[in-house]
Amino acid sequence: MNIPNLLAVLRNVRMKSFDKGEILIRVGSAKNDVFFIRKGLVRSYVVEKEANEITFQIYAEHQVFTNAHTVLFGEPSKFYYQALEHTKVYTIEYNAFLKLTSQNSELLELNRSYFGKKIIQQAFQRVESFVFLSPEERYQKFVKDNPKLIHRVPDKYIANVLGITPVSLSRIRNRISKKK
Amino acid sequence: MNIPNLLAVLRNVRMKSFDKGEILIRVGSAKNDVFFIRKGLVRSYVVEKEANEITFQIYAEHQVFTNAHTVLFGEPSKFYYQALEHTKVYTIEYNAFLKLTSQNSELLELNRSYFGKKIIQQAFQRVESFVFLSPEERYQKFVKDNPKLIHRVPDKYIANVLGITPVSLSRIRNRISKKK
DNA sequence: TTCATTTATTATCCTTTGTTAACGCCACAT
DNA sequence: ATGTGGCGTTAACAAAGGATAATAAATGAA
Repeated sequence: MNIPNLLAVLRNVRMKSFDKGEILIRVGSAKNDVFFIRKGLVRSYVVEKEANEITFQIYAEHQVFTNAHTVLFGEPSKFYYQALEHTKVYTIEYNAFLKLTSQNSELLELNRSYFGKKIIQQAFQRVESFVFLSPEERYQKFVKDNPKLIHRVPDKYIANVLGITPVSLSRIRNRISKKK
Repeated sequence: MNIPNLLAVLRNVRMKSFDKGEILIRVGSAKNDVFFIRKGLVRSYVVEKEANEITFQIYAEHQVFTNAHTVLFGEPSKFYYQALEHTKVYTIEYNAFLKLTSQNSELLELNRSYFGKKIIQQAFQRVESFVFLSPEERYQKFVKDNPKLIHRVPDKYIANVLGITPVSLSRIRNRISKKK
């Protein structure tokens, strides 16, 4: 990437910090922001009736995430995005990002190959895990794919991500430890 | 879209027909083909040990599908893609499609907004259905979203897509009909 | 049409999960 | 240090799902 283009990108990038528990994106927000996590941990979640939260996904260092409902569907966010630890991000408005990338073939490739594909891949492989694996196998895969996360993320969030209850996750862990 | 560009696209598009049961893409294939279904029905599936098949997804008229493992991950296909009815498709090699779209801003937008987003949307919403819904609710949503498909697709395939067994799907249907 | 094969339903049994609640533990704030 | 609230585990029960097999229904081929 040449220097002028790099600068053009950087002018549009903001660095932000969030304390543990702070909300990055609220339900109803229509901001097209794209985030890259430099440090920390973020979860997306919905609030069901009466303060019952369900975590949809967890994002860690060097991962890209975005307000999916807005960027993908053009709708207000149905999720909250919350920092689980003190978290530092780079953020850029998606349309600014698109504009820049469409003016530059290298960036275009980056956009298409990195940003786009990463998000598709994650979703696609996650669907595969639901169709082909049992909850127990899904947990084993999660541990294998995210060995460091399990010590940083409360189990109840991981259970939600796997599509099961925290109680069931606890039993699965128990079962696995007995098998060895 | 202007005429020269349209012609350039059309030169790369092939029309193909497949009989019921015929395979469009085999496991191991590394073809970057993108398909648009004009008529008919296609399913993707894996073969587990000893001729046990699990259907991953079903595609109907006017839907776009592709050899996801190859186009997204650069790997050989893990799925078979099979016509469930006599099926007519338009097909184009993905790199030819990319080349064309990158030379034309309208097509580029089409590619990004239609092809890419449709696939992301499908996967994303499917993950949501696994995280937030029970198997029974997932089935209800499937019926609502695909009212015509349930009469054309064998239940055993739908069960797989929902991440449950055919026996369980039958019980769910029974339960629902009793509730009314 | 008839026969053979596939598919859907139902039954049985066993395992897993959901729900609710109790208990102990840990982190955190006071 | 001492509560306090939140979290993970465990228990008990009910509901649902998986596996297998038998039967009924539907499909397709001859």
